[in-house]
Amino acid sequence: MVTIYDVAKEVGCSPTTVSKAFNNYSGVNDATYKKIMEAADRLGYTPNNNARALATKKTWLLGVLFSEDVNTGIAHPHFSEILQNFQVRAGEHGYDVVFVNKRLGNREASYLEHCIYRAVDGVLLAANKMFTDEIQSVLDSDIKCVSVETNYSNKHTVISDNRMGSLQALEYLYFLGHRKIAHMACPLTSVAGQERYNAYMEFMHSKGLEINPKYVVETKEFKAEEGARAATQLLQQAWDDLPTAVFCGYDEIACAAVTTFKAQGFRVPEDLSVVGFDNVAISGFTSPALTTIEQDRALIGQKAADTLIRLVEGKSVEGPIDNRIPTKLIVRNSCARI
Amino acid sequence: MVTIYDVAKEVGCSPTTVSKAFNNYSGVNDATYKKIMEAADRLGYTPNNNARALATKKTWLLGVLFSEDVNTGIAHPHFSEILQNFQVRAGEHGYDVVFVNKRLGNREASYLEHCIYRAVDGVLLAANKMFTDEIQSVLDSDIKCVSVETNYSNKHTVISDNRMGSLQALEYLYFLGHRKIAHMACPLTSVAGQERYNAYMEFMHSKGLEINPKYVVETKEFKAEEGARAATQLLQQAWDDLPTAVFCGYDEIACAAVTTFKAQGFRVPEDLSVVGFDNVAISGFTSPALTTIEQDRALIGQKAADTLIRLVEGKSVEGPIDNRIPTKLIVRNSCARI
DNA sequence: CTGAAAGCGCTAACAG
DNA sequence: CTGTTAGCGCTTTCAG
Repeated sequence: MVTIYDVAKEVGCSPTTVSKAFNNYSGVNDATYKKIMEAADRLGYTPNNNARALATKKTWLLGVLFSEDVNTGIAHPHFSEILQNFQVRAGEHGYDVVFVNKRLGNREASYLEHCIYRAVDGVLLAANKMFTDEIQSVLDSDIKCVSVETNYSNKHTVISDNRMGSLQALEYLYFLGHRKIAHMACPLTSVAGQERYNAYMEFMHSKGLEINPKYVVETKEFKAEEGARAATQLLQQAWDDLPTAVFCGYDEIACAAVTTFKAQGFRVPEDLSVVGFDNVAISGFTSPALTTIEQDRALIGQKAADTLIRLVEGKSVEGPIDNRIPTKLIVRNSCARI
Repeated sequence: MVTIYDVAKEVGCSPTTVSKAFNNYSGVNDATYKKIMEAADRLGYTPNNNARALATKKTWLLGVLFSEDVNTGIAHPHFSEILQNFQVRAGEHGYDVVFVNKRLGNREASYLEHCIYRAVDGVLLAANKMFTDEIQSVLDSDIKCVSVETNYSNKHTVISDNRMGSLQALEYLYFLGHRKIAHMACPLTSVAGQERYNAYMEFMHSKGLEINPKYVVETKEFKAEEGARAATQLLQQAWDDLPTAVFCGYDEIACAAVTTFKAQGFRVPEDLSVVGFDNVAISGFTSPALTTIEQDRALIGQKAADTLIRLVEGKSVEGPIDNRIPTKLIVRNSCARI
């Protein structure tokens, strides 16, 4: 391993000067700066962040905390895309991204302990509400954090405007003439689930439409299988007075619902209109292509990174603490005029 | 920040003893061990890995290297699931996972420099063949690595058995009576693309079937849009003698192809059978549900972690260097007997 | 503009 | 079984 001392010796200066040069401090002669850089190059010197971190107490590391027990983690297309964008943006600011879990070497620990162990500068939270207890310790600590899934009091949050999105979907169905609108909800243990469900209720009320309890089914997990189950349940319980449209909490269950409906002999969208939420990559290529609500995952990931980094660096963060990212209706072929 | 010294003072022993206790070294009196642990608890002590890493030259950090310029990165359902499993398994061994990129603070750098900067113990490679040049420096270094996408000479690799999978798909189509089989290939810049394409050629030859060049189209990127384009192209160039089945390089383009075919008035599977590759979550819930080849992403991720960690810890790795994970045919509804 | 010295928190000999 | 000492690679006063 080549160190700052090797470079110093090569150049004939002190390690301090090399350090200063590498940190772009003012007060290093141009000529020596050049010599140092050349020598570093020749020797193949790369700074060691661990040593630097020890001295400065800054690791340039950001943790990401996913609750992995539910299907909402990295493998979920929504979060993987947010993570991707977060990670790239963080990199542009010089920060690296490490996964935070509940272990410390070979023993169980808390998320907070893990953060301390890695000395992360900040944490991105992408955990379901159900896991708030486990995360509480990091929320209570003075580690800076930003959340992209659940909103915690007094913590910065970057989440889609679920109310706006739901209303966009619902207004569109209404515009097409639908009045009997069902809702296949996300797990209501999630903020997304709750907010979309609430928006559905609000919408129905505001339009003076009857809320048929048989028109509302909740999925218990974030997986397509649950969509198939919920769709079947919906059909069963509302059999004598079927809805003409269903607003689904997210795309996977919308796709599964479409398939279930078709298997039951319904045509989509002629007999039943379906709208999803998320605009996941595949949703444009199902048959029929899914009408859905787009979430701006790139913006969410980037804004979360920007916000967290400002927090970490002690800069002021403009805008509200509960940051809502606008959604957009994507009209494709899964909804028809009644 | 509470350190080993604070704990030592509290207990009335030396820092060394605290260190030994925390590292589970033999030769610490049970009573003192207990006192140390209690004191640590009381004070809220958590070891600082940076300091430890500096002293031991071991970071317990594994890098993951994705080539992000193509659509094959974290956001791809295949890789995000591998990553998820890799990360969890690594955690069980006490390793954390950090993303490796081409930056160093605010300047461009090489992947190798980044690895040195973070002093990762090993690296998971998930980069497309096209990026081999950029990765070469880490391949040439003595950093341990395991690849899950491209195979590099003399490097451990954990990849699906693409030949087996392709043959499973093709044999199934053959069994259903199909003889005019087309291939919508992955980008041939990828190992997966090449191997599946080669298997297609091999299969056609082995069955004595004509290889109609019009039956082969290549997608240029890993995205569903390309599937729609390729499907259209296939239809156009083979219009006067259409295939009865198409073997697609991966699920997204298979879904897109199905949608394209249906839009052109073909019934799937009655007029055209389609088989995918990957068994991505959504593929069971499209209409028709997609017949496809399952890749065991959990196993790939876990085995990659296990292998990399054995390498890092200087243990022997049993089995071949080019590890091929068996695939499995998942029969659903997108293929019909001719 | 440059450098000497101390220290970040921890571990590794080596004595005791 | 326990402690002393030195040092990992870097940064930071503070003098020069």
